Amino acid sequence: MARASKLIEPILTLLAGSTRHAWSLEDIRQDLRTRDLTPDFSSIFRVVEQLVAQGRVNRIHLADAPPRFELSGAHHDHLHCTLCDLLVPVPCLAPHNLADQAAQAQGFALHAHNIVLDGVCPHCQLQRQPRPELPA
Amino acid sequence: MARASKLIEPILTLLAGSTRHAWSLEDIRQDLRTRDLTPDFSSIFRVVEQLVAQGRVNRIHLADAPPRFELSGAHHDHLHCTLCDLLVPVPCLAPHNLADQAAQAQGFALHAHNIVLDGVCPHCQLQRQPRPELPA
DNA sequence: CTAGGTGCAAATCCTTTGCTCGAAT
DNA sequence: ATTCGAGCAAAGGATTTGCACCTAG
Repeated sequence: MARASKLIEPILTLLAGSTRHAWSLEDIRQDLRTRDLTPDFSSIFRVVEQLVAQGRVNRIHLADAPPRFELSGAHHDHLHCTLCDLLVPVPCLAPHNLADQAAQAQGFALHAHNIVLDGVCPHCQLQRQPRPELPA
Repeated sequence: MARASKLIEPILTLLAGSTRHAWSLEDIRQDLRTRDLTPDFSSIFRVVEQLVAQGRVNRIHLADAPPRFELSGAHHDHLHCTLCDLLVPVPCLAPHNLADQAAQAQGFALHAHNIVLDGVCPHCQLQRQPRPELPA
């Protein structure tokens, strides 16, 4: 049995935490630091890639921001604040019948969809400035 | 009156053409070449940025591929083939009531949404290999 | 004459990879 | 001894910016 990366468990724990909904690689790196883990960025990169490949973690693509990662689980979509990059999970937005119908009409085989709607979060609307960094 | 870029008209004409549904900057550059226009990449970049800022052109963010650009117009969503990067317009997938409801619940002010569903196009399903480049 | 469009080149950002060393089996 | 994981460093790719020039108004 091959050794597993020491980073797997801390990263999964991190993603399971509730402070942030989804984490960029940089977010992960900074949080691990608070636990005296200072792995190289490439190590985090490789571990997360592996988790994504195993389907244990989802990659969320954002407009104009590095991708975020979340634990795989019940499907949901996201709202993304384009000012502060806050990401909020919301119930599925595209009814499967609509999506399936569109895909079928074009002959597409769909992957799991992952919809991100861009907008401005309440905080940024009020402050006219980005929400301060969330504490890790 | 300031001079307008000479590239605006050819680019808009290009985007209005039907060969491709949406174009990357590189696609645009290559097509312009066939008309003996060899502008610098940065010039195309700046003109397209400008058109996007003016709302005349939409930027479509894709997973793992450079953004595509299309003329602004009637709203629609997209299917994206992750093998050959084909992009197909389909009718709106997220009913406004669902999206608005989710946004409202979170206090988000939504931009125009732009949903991309990733999948595999019919051609790539059959061939098990990416569709050859479309002619410009 | 002046504003601003253009090209060239370089900086930047983020992602990804090669390679070596060290630790666990 | 062998097999990876980890760290370091550097490549790569795409995007973005600074700057000087040139041309249309």
